[in-house]
Amino acid sequence: METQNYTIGQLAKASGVGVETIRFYELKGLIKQPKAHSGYRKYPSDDVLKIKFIKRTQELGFTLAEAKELLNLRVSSTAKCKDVREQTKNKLSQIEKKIKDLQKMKRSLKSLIEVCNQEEKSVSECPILEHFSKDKKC
Amino acid sequence: METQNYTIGQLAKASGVGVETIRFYELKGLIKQPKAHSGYRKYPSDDVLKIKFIKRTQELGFTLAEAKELLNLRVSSTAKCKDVREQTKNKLSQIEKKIKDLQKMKRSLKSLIEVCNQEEKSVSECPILEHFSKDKKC
DNA sequence: CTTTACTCCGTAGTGTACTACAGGGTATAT
DNA sequence: ATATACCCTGTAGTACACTACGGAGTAAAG
Repeated sequence: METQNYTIGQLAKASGVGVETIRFYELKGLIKQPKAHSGYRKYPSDDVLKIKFIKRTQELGFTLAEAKELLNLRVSSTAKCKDVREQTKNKLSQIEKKIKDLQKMKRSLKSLIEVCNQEEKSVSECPILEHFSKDKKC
Repeated sequence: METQNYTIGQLAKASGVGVETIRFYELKGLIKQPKAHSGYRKYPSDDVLKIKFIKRTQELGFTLAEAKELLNLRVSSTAKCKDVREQTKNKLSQIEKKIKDLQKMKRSLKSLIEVCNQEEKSVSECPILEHFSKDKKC
């Protein structure tokens, strides 16, 4: 709840990005422009979390546009609860698909390690593919 | 085990990408160039799985370079078991981090839906951030 | 009060991952 | 035999997400 106590440089440092990145996010509408009387930008400390969140969502294969959507998921005076619920459910199923794929990949890699531990000889051409292809039904 | 029965166009169609994408992957070393006597490329059916795998890894926030690494994880005559095990463990921890982040996000969205169901009034500014910030220790 | 470090805006350049030609050759269907 | 649909190489252009730079103003430390 602290108000406007970060300069752009401080925010950049605190959230692990460059100042240009922050201006870029501002341009793209991911964080809003808090111009103080001086003409310098001033940011609330919450924006550190916001930027870190954006970085995480990117690592999970979401685009900046999707990160923006995620950050905007909330019930406000203007947004109707029903709509938010719909959007949120959509995002939720995207996330669940990603989790499933990652878990599939995880199982493949684990069994690769196991095979590797047991015998000192060569295994198949491409173990990951093998395991992935086992469940085309999904 | 079928041998070289796809033309580039057929492979593209079967795996849901354009022919240019396949040539691009070839250039980047993700799939190898199987030039037949005719001068035309001929692909084994396994490459359909390979390309679909690449697409999936991209959606999970991996780069093409990382997709290549994943596809190359195998025990071969040249690659030592120990090295493969090391690399695989690295990838595994990357994957596990992604799963954790996604699960955190999932919980946030689920509680957003719940709040939404209970009361018809506005909730906090940014619910996702709230939940993410609750566990800075991780 | 000056120096140094920071800020501003705008534009240009980079890397990744395609995507779209141009100009040619080839396979197959009628 | 010829039309059409496919293939080839190479180069250029696009979208996204930064990253760097130029030229100028401002704030804070010594």
